[in-house]
Amino acid sequence: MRFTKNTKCDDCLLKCDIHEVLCKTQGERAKVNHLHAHFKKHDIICKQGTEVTHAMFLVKGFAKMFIEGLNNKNITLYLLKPPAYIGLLSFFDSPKYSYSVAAIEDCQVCFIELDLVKKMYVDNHDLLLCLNQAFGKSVTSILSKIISLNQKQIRGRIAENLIYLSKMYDSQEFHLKLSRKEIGEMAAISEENTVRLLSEFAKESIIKINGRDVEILDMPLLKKISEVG
Amino acid sequence: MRFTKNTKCDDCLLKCDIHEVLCKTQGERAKVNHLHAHFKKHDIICKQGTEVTHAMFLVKGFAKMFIEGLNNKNITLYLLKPPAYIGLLSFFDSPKYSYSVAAIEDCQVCFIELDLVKKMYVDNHDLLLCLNQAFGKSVTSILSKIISLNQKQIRGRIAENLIYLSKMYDSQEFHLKLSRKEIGEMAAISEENTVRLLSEFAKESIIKINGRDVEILDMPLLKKISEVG
DNA sequence: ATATAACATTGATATAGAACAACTTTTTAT
DNA sequence: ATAAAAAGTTGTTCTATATCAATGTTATAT
Repeated sequence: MRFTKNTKCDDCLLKCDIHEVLCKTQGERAKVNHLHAHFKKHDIICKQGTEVTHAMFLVKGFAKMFIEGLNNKNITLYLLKPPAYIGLLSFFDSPKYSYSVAAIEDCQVCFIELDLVKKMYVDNHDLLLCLNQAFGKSVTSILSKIISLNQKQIRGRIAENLIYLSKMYDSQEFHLKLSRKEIGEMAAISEENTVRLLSEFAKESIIKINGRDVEILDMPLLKKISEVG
Repeated sequence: MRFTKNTKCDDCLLKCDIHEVLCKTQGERAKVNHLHAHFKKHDIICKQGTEVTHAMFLVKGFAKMFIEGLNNKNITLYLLKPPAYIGLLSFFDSPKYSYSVAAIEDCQVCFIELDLVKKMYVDNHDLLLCLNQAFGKSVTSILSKIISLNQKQIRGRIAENLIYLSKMYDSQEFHLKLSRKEIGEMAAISEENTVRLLSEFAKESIIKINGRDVEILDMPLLKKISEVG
């Protein structure tokens, strides 16, 4: 990770909720410089167990949000793409992150002092409500993930995650930014079975797969598989 | 479920954060009557998929928070005992509950108009922060549950839940308010294996079990089992 | 250009835990 | 008091999936 520059919001690629509030409520004072950091592929953006010191906002690149389990086995809960709050779930509760976020390609992240954010939402609940809403959505998605992980079998789980990826990339054709092992971690499946299932789906002409390039050929069937289990 | 009475906060068994805020910010106006409802054992307090219309506060009794999965299989995420917000996780996000809460013994619940709460936290973020903090704690506990369900085996999961129950009841000896099946749902284990494991633990003198009365005899060992898997 | 490491693939094996079945005990209702 | 339903128990079978092992392929670094 390398801190690249202090950036004025005006110059930033992406305007976040926080920027908007800063403008409204603080006028000229809004022109604070925020720290921007650049993360390379595979870099850890925030680490389970470490202190929460900043609010972070994903400005560019894809990242994965995962929990580190036993025996170095991780479970990825969801992917993040801009605009997204990073570390939102640990924002209000604890001084420590209860999960980790890692870059799956080069990422740019805006760091905002936690104290500043806290001051801000004292003056402005629209912001707080915004954060809360994003928070709530995360939770809803996690709950449905729990069911999926526990009650669907691996075929259904892989199908589900392929659909998820397709939605993320907003296309039937996409390049996996993730290794087979990482795909497996999204569905809590071993690397080997992940490979097997992807080939299986390809053989059945449900998807076309070439290295990390995927094309979904039969979305309705994929949906059916994901629903049945 | 039966609505028993409109209750003045002054008369209520338990003063919640909301009451406190009402007093501080609204003085006499605080003496709103809140609807109190009485739920019997096994009654659903809030139901996954239905609309969120009130903030609810558990005043008396134990309840379980669970998600309804496929084939009528539920997973219980945690138990609730007073004082506790019910339905907190769906509070900010969605109009619909993304999980259910059911009484595991007779419960008394205070219903507060959602609009009133919303008005309140516009005037008072201490309240909002309070809610957020409780929210955050839930999430942290859920994340660790995901790991447990996926990466520990049933022996470890049952051990973990026995420890959890002991903490809930704040004693090494307690009466399960839950059936074997329901205990199983806390750990995502079949009813049969739940029975088997409990007997096994009893045979090994880790616990003493008589019907639904449990005594933990060897807590250190139980902890070890829960950590190993 | 070559070595080394990371990633991907395929087959064989082992096992944790669900599902089934049959039966007993306890609780609830009439 | 009796029937019916719910809850608890135990043994057996079956299968989904991890794990192991061996090998191929693609990147990365020197």
